[in-house]
Amino acid sequence: MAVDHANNQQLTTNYEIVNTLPALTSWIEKAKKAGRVAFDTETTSLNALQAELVGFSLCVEEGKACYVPLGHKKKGMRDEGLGDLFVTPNAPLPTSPVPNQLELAKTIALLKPLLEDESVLKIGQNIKYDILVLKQHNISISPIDDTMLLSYALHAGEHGHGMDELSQRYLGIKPISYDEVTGTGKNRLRFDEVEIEKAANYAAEDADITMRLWKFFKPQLPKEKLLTLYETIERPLVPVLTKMESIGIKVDLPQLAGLSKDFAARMAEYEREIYALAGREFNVASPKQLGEILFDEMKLEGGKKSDKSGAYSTDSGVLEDLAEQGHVLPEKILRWRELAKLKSTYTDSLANQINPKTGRVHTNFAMAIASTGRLSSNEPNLQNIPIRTAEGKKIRHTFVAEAGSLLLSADYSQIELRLLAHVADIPTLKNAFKNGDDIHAITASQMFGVPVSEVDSELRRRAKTINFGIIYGISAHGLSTRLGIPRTEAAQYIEKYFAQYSGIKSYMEECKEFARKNGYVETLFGRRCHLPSINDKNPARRQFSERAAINAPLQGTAADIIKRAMISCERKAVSEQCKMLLQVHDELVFEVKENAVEQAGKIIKNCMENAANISVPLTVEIGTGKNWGEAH
DNA sequence: ATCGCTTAG
DNA sequence: GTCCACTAAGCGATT
Repeated sequence: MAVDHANNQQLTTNYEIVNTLPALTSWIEKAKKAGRVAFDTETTSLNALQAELVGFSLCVEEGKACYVPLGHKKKGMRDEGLGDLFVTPNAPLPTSPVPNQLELAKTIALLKPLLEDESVLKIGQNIKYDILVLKQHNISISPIDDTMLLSYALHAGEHGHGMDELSQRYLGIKPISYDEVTGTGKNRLRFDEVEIEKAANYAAEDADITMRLWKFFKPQLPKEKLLTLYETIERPLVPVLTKMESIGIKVDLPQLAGLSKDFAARMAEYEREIYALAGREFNVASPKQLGEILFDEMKLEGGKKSDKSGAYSTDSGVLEDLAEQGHVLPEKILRWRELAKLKSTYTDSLANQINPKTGRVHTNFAMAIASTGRLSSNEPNLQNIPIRTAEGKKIRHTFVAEAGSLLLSADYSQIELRLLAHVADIPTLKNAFKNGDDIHAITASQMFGVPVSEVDSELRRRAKTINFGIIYGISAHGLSTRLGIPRTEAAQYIEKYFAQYSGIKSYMEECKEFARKNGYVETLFGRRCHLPSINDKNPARRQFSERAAINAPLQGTAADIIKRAMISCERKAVSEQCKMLLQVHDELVFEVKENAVEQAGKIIKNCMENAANISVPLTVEIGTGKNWGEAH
């Protein structure tokens, strides 16, 4: 039973195990009558697409909840997946070794009409997970509310949005922990091996807490003017993402395996060369050992120990400087590291994450992690697939379309700089975007006082770095390291930029002032990003928040815009012929039947370019190909 | 569990 | 004297 620490007493709760169909029917009737129900699934995996349903809980009013066990097994009765192949043909199968559980098919038949009833609100905590689990049983849950997303709308940047944290913070209830139920370490039980009584207390409490959190958060949204953000962006995005995640993207396994083998062989060759140059064998993957070799044993210059750990830094910047001085070892290390990264994080790992049922990889898009409103992607992360180097591009080429289809990539051009031009109201920048000019060349021309026709690649590169710096809440020191120039010179550039584009300085000051006064900044669509350290007495922490205060409205508005575009693409572009697969912050990836590509491209471009109505045009570039590398 | 490093936008 | 550009995820080494 949960302990209410705020009141230092046990909660008044009434949790019931439901194991008859009439009892379940009675709970469903209560939910229908109330018009809302908090709902939670219990499964065998945190990964929704690998999860098997074990049971579910319902809560109609605070303190009263039930758990419906479906798939609990005795320990040692795990279905190992290959088990069926080795079972004697006529032997009884261990379908439901623990008694007093409802039959899955009959239960689903009762539950489905409730979860699909448009007049009953289904409330979940991270309900995208439950939607994916029940999609396997042909249930599509609607309408929905999600307490994690309510918290995210209200408190992004302030704290996390997991149920335990929210419960303790806002309800003063410390819920039964998952570890407490399953145990930890090598003896950890799978949820279907947990005793029903124990599982029921845990699961029913989760549904109860979800209902309590909903009652606490939901009325706050209109008061805080966040209901529109939630109702028009966050909530409608949930079914869009569940669809993308369950479709997944095809990866060419033989090609990936070939790359792994190639990288392994080349790494081994580098290792031989590296040991010869170092004069001994060591662990190339250990920055600590590498630093000692380079700076203690070989006595190379420029070794700087960080004051925190006392170790030498050996990052790519340091190694590149050494390589430029003509040292061969740092160059070899850089090449080895590139391959090691690609092999461990991409070729080996992705191959293991191909779902055997679909032959595709299915990411999870996390909706409540990034403080700015962006999505993040995990297990696997498909938002950081390499593109910048030749070796890395080979990995992007293993993401392919099904035979008869093409991948279509649609990405916003310079969206954050366009948003800066709009929100800071900079006429020169706005005109450049309206005319379709080369924005970095225009900046270079204005900054360095030369005609656009005379801007060479070096000046353009500097202007590009400065433009990016501005979006990130520039500091003189940061710019000086990026451009490899003295700090004083970097400071002059920034001054020049502010003089040239007078609106920028005041925009930045307004962002910081708004943050200091309110504790958060806002996007064009009203999303808030909280900055708890904006008034910190520690200058480092405070300045960090000040830079975030400048960046978050731009990054966050871009996130709002692409989320709006995804929702409109789902309505206008997506079909059996055109499937939305991925979002990578300013890019959407679709898989489109070859004969539908041209039409789909037009609709997608239109949806994306019209996702916001601002004083500069938003432009979208479309590319297609048999693989993601070609489509880019 | 945290650090150091690298991948992406 | 201090920050050492914003937002993420993940790997292997180290503690």
